[in-house]
Amino acid sequence: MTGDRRKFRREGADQRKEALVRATLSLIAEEGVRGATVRAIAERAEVTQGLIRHYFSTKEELVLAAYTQHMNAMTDQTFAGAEGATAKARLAALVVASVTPPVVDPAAIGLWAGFLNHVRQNARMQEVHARTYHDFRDRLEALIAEVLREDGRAIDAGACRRLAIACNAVIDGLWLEGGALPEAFEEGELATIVVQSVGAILGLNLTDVEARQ
Amino acid sequence: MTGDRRKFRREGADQRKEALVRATLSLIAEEGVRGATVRAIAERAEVTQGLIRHYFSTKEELVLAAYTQHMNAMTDQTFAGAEGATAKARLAALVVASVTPPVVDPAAIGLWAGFLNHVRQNARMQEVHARTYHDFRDRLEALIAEVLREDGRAIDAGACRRLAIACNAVIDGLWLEGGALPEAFEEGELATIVVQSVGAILGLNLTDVEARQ
DNA sequence: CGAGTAATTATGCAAGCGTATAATTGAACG
DNA sequence: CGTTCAATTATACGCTTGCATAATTACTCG
Repeated sequence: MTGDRRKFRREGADQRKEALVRATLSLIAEEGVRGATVRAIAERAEVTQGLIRHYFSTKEELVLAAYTQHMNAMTDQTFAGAEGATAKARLAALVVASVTPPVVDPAAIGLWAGFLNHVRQNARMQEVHARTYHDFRDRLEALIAEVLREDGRAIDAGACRRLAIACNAVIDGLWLEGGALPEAFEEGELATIVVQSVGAILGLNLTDVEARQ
Repeated sequence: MTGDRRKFRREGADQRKEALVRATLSLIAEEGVRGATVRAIAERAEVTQGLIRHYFSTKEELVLAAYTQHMNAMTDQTFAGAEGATAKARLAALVVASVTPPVVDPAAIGLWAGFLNHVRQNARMQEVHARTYHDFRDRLEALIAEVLREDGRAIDAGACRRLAIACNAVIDGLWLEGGALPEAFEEGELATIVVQSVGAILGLNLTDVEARQ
């Protein structure tokens, strides 16, 4: 007589956790952290809300896990395409990949916006952000140093760090714009702009290696 | 025996509305639209929640009013400093103002993030956004056209529009970065970067007129 | 194939949400 | 100085929220 109880399949912890994280991210991208309610997340992951508590002691815990996973995925995705024979070619490829799908993506901007204020007010989220951000910037800085060395230029460590920060800012900024206003740019336009801008900052011409994709 | 009722002062509609809008904006900057609850807004504006209903038929109405006011204020603020003898000087001043306080401001980024998803999902908010965005870009495009004419360059209307979009993107992107990571840049560093980047896009040197402030 | 147990569902609770409406009161006016 | 009325407060309602806990059920293992 209690036959109206919902049927279910047992799954491994990792699979369930990942499904919950995925549902959380897609909801945060649309509605922000506050809009990603426990009930909505459960529905999207096709489980009932009680199960969330079984894997994450609190909503905050789930949000933190989702943020960590997302930030790592973004960094990996960006560096995935950064290949080439010369350092200059690798830098150009990295820079172009940063402003090209799938890295540039309206949903990713929604996530960025949805997380921003939450990160600002939460020490543990800040830690994740700082770690990911510095990791990216350090790798970018190393690549820039290599490019300048390749080009036979003198490299002061402090100056190199400042160049990396500036390039990172331009890349991030254009990434945001590209995702926020996808219709504002023609195919490849953002790539041209970012290559020009980073080239201008570093004082070298990146356009000659760009015709690789 | 009912003496514990809260004392209050009657105020003009405009003043009260503005106070409510200000409270709304500061809360959205911190907590997003969902986090800016009617009760919290009322508390910050030092009134009781019922009064909000008296001036705005719905929370959505208040949020829309706040968004409109904020967007207009941002545009005005940016163009306020764009003065100079030559068009080139005005462009340089505008570009620098865009990445300098008070236009660049962590709270403004919080607002941007807080509003983003809400704008995406609300037609009336989208309309306000489009109007403000195109207004800004049109003024920027006119200024760029003037600069190129001043420089004796041929100006195709379509090309000019694309240049404006690109410059706008760089400006917006750096504006976002400057506000999101205020400690990442030294004094004037963002100004240098944006002047270089916009100069690179337009194919001219803006740095020579920059030493004006 | 039957028992055990971890995964999952179901239900409940206190607090907070936006909105509606009734009750008060500050200030302008004759 | 009493009247009047819009500005303001107070209260309440139905719904949603995050979290807790009890009841079930799908697999595993002997």
